[in-house]
Amino acid sequence: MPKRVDPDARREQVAEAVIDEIVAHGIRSVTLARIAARTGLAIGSIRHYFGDTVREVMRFTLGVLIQRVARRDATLSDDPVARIGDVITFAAPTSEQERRENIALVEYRVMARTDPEFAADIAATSLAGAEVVRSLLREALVDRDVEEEALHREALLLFALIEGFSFSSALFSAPLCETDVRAAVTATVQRLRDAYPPSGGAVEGTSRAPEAAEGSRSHI
Amino acid sequence: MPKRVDPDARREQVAEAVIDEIVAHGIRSVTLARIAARTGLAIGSIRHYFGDTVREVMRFTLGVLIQRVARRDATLSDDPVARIGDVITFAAPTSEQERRENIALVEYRVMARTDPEFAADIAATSLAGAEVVRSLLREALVDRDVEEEALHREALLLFALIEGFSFSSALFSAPLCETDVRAAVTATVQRLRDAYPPSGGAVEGTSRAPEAAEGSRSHI
DNA sequence: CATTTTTTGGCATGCTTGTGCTACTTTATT
DNA sequence: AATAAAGTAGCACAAGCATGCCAAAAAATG
Repeated sequence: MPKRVDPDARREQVAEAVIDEIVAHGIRSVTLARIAARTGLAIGSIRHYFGDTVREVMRFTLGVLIQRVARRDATLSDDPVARIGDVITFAAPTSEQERRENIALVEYRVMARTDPEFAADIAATSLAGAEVVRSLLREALVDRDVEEEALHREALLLFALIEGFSFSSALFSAPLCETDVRAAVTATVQRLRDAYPPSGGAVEGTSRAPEAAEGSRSHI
Repeated sequence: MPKRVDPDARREQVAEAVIDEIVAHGIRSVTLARIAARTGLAIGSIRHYFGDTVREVMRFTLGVLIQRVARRDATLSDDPVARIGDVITFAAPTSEQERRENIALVEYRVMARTDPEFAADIAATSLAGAEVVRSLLREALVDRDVEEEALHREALLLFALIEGFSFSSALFSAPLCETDVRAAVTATVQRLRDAYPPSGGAVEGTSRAPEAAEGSRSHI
């Protein structure tokens, strides 16, 4: 029966099963037995690849999820405003795959609130997300005159909005027409831009004029 | 030891313990033993008031939470715009009590995603919340010319924003300076208002004035 | 073929829970 | 005081899980 197999592929397969199980029955129901049933593998096999404890499996799966989210950061548009629109794919997932991952991540985040072992990773990821939003917003407002503190507050708002969509799309069974969500986010950003005066060519801090598509694409 | 006691008070006391336990260790760790330890009661006693099963306790506690949220609906300001600002107390809780309830409710909502027994109640509550937001927004935009469909989309946005704050305040340990949140929400609403032309009708000059048409105060 | 390594399967134990059932203690009522 | 009711406590059993440990089966390697 047993064949030679790539360990990493096996682990990915298991992680996928864990995500499925979370989506189907919630993170609290992830157990070796259920993972085994879902993958068709035996409990012993799973333990073989991860080291006896279930927590290892959970930890690995969380790593996979975080990695995938981070990878999406690289698939954003070029235009700053459009980039912000793209971020909603974290929230209103376009593919079934992304939907599953969003749900799983939400469950992980809720669990991490009371589970010190995952708290650190989750906190770091959330922080990174907030940074990305702020950095994106900064780019989108580069041709506007806005103080640092105001930008901070606006980023907070935008971040909350995205979190809200993510949360909603994870919890509502129905949900979330993507065009509606995109429309809402872009409208918000547009209004946000309009709320600040254009930085005329000669304002002290930002000497440079609006340049749309340029440079730094890594936000973290 | 045993004294004569009001059953409802006892049940409230138990519900309070359940909320505490959820806040402290997550909803998946709520167990008869832990409730008993937290209340100082014996397991048997708790079972006496709720009928043998733990789910009864959970169900009752959810009822308490929903009821309390609904009650807050009645404590809003008079001015429509200010009312919307008030709604953020669902999200950036001012009192420790409200903070606990928000956390517990978030956990219940996540659990309900995969637990049919609670799904119905939670769905109804969420729907009611969305209705409240829409109704509040309609009042806030009563002097503006906005079509029904646009209002629907704006309500979606506002709702997501509130959800995002609620979620964030539940999950971040730190969290959420209330004035910042309030500023963000009111700014959003203000910009939202400015995005629509005044309705040619009667009302004028009050685009920023806090006085209110005191209308219906019951939103559900 | 013999041996080593990888992969798989499983047993046994200890722990936590839920829950049916029973018995004991205190209070109220007549 | 007698009796019923309400409240408290706990036992016992079954089920589910994590996990330490070990052994069989299947490749790979020499």
